[in-house]
Amino acid sequence: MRIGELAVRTDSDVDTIRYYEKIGILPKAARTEGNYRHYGEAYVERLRFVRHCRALDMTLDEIRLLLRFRDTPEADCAEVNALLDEHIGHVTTRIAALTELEKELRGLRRKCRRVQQARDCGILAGLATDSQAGRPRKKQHIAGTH
Amino acid sequence: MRIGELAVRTDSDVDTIRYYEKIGILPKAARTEGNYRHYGEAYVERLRFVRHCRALDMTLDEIRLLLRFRDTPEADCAEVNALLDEHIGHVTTRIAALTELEKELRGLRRKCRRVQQARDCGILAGLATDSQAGRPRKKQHIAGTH
DNA sequence: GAAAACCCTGGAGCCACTCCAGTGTCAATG
DNA sequence: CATTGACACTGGAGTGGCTCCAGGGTTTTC
Repeated sequence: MRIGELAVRTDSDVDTIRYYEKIGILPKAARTEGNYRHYGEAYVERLRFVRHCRALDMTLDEIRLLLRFRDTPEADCAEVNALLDEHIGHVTTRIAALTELEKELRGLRRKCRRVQQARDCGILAGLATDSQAGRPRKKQHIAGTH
Repeated sequence: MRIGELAVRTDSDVDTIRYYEKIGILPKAARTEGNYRHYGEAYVERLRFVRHCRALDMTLDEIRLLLRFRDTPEADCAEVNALLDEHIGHVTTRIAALTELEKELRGLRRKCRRVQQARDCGILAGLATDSQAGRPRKKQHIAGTH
């Protein structure tokens, strides 16, 4: 099949597929005479694996490692378990941070219940004060809210 | 004060401060004879406001809007309230998505309790199957876990 | 007066895509 | 057989919010 069909079948974007190939997440595709990429079922499986991992919010580097294990079935999978444990830890941490954040935002929101002049808006005032709550000091592994 | 002291006092990085100036979040700083930026207390306040908003995971565009309100005290603050409500909504949504994700990851982790050959690893097998759970179809406003 | 600490600019790099312009290929019509 | 339209190709730029760097200049301290 060609890249468009592959994209549909794996719920990906054609640009994403080409990108994965370029950075070596996926092997170089075979080409037709007219220089179109064409793919077989094994490729579909591999791409689905990748997309599933991405849906679980793993980085491409993590996925690269998992793919190596997939490709060497005689290796032992302790590292796979470790990777997943670490990843779960990141997610858990991020949930806690966001929950804290949500609490602070709701507190802030309560400071301005009615429409008034910005001069007197409790929210703007709240944002100007030096609250330290939920202040992530270092770059967090699990990203922000945008 | 110079940029280094400002950075310490606002818990920012000097590069970040220069970056904010460049993209117009902060006004152009005054310069000394030797071409060093120098700042007064109002600038400290403004930067603290920005850092506080960032700690609350707002985008720089959102912050730009809030700064405009800060600068026009006679305007009414309905938009500030709306911005915050929307932001809270994003955070709440993201928490729900991550919680779902965590559940799926823990389920996946249970599939491989002991170290074995990758061939038989339940995690790799689980990642290869076409589970749809937690599949974010569209770009999420609140970002991922990395 | 020399060394260390600080500051300057412009530009590249990060992640994981996403979008684009300009061009080429191919299957189905007129 | 020519045209149209859908699809594909490449290389490069853009996203957000920084972060880091090279190669220089300035200021402070000993």
